[in-house]
Amino acid sequence: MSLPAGQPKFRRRKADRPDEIVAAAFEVFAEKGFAAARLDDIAARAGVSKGAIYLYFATKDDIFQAVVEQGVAPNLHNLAALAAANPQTFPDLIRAFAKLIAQVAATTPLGGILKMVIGEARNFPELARVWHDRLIVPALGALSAAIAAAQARGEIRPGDPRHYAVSLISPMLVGVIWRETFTPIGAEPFDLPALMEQHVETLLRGMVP
Amino acid sequence: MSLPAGQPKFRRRKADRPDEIVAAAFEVFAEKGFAAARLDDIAARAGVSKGAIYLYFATKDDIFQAVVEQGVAPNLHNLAALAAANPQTFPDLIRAFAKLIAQVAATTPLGGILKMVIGEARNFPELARVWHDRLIVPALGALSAAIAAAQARGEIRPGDPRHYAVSLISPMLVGVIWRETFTPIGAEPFDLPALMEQHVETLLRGMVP
DNA sequence: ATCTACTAACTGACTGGTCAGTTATCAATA
DNA sequence: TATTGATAACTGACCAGTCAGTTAGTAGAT
Repeated sequence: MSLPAGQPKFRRRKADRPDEIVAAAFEVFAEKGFAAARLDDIAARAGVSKGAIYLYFATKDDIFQAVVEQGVAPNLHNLAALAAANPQTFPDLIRAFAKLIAQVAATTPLGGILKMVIGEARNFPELARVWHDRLIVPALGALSAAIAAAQARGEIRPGDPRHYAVSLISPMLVGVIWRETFTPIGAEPFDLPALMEQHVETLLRGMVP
Repeated sequence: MSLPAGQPKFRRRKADRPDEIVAAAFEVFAEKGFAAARLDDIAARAGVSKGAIYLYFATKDDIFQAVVEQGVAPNLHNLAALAAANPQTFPDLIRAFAKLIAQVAATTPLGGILKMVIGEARNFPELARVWHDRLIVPALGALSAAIAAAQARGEIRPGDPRHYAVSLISPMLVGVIWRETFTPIGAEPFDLPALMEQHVETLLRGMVP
């Protein structure tokens, strides 16, 4: 019995497999965390057998690494795009920055990856370092530098630029984490763009002399 | 050989064991995450055998639950203390609130527990709900109500009170998460009290009419 | 065009190790 | 000496990683 008669039981698609596996792995890791994620689940979601995964990745750790690193890349691109934008007034620069972050948070799975990095930083310090060195420090550094420059021009009151930068972006991060953590259990969600707009406008009012 | 001769090889201390086990479990969970934490490690750190744990807790899940719930209780106490404080001007209330949070973050292992809740919310929705219902919603609600009242008195500009509340506390949360996630891998730490003070003063400037 | 020989992508049953939870037994206290 | 807190050896389930075998696709011969 059970001769499929027609559909082959698998297709050879060497080129597409890695991305599909990483995509499936992201979902499962984001849902269960690293340790509780089963390779059989990842395989099933990727429409492939567990053995096939090992044709493309050596260990479970390697898959996790690929997931996190692919989560960094597009954000780096966005950051570069912002840096290339023509410099308007400082408040407009900040508004553009906030809008970009809100867009990234809405479009990409940044929240899920952030959650994973937070949760597994002790077990995978190299991954936390990748995120820290390649994404967070550049972003925070660029923002701090812009603030410091505005202070030098007298547009912004004195104060630690790095602290100002954290003040600016924190609600976005908290909002994203909230979405990943508490919204699934029925908590009232936040309107992230609205939250961010009110926050930026209020903080800017407090930052100008 | 190896007759202990003198010290007994264990002592019966029924009353103290549960707290010691919970304390040890907190450390291991905070370090490794729930799934990667081994009961043998928890037992060893509590100075007890694995079997002894099962005299006081039925399952690993129960231990985790005890850890998270014990992390909520002292904060509830702090919150109540603040609510009982005599109401000064709104900015002073906010400053007191910020100072309390900073103190809690410095004194208690709130950061480690927060990390655990974020990481395991999907696997333990009941725990996320405990935190949400018993700690976050009351705290956020009280702060929002204070802001709304100040708005009604004309001391604060219009705007969503809940969003203002998130704006106020977010840098603290981000700072705590930063301390748990990136400081251990060598990232530059934040001076949390200084960050929070600058943030609150700046935001307050932007919130008053 | 059709067949055939070959490659390699893919499968799925299996293994070895790990670890949550159990139990037979011991030893400290009342 | 009866009770019970505590131990340590044990069990069974689970799962990352392996590998012998299967099948899709392909190139070369007819």
